[in-house]
Amino acid sequence: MKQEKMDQLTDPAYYILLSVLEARHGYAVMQYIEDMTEGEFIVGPATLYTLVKKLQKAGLITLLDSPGDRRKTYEATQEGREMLQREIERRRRMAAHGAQAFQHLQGSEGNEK
Amino acid sequence: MKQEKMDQLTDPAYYILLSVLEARHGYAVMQYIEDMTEGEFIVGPATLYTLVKKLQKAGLITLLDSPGDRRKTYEATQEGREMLQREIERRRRMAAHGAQAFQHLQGSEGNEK
DNA sequence: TTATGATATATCTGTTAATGATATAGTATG
DNA sequence: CATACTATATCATTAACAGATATATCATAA
Repeated sequence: MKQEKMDQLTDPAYYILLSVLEARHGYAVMQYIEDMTEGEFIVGPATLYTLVKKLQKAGLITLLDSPGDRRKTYEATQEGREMLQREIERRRRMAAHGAQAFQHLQGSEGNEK
Repeated sequence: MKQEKMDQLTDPAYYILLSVLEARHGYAVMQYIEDMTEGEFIVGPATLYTLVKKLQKAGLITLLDSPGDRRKTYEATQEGREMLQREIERRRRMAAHGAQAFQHLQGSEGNEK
């Protein structure tokens, strides 16, 4: 029944998990992402609550108990933080692959003869 | 009828477009991606030929004519190269957002009082 | 010469992922 | 007491991905 294990993070999942490195509730996560990305990346409620549930099932975030508060506050687990470190590196590698391909291009263009 | 305009690139599309900065045919693209990413990222034929068609419709790649060759060779257009530059930057920003969030964490942990 | 494996392109289809729209209710303030 | 914002949640549609399969060519070694 449990849909355990996310082996890597999609962009929305990445930003949500990043947001709860410090404890935050769902609505605040949406605002935080919009702020941190200067409006470039927006996560709406459908995406947010769907993914929060999934991240929780995967053990990457945990629900903190906050009695007498209708808000649900989440925080990244140790496993979540490790996943994030890997995902940051993966995105760096992707960017590096791109830069590399362009470099290789400049190092060989118009070099006939 | 035309499904014009890709405003940003998914990871498979990004790697395919990168691969045809220098003219390459489809099968070679698959190999190139596996090589460049040291096996981390693999694009199979279903994904490849689907996306090649889409990238072409979006004007990001163009089919070169190579008479008497069953292979179809593609190359990124100017528009494609510009898209790639933006996509490299976007991935850098995503990685930077991640690093930033971790930094902010270290700059405030255990600082009650 | 033919069988084997690699090259090369292509589509069909099931599954997963993302998201707009909508719903509901609590809270603050003028 | 109405308006706007806060807050959580699901439904339903669309888009993306990718395994499986199909077909044909080419190189080469037995």
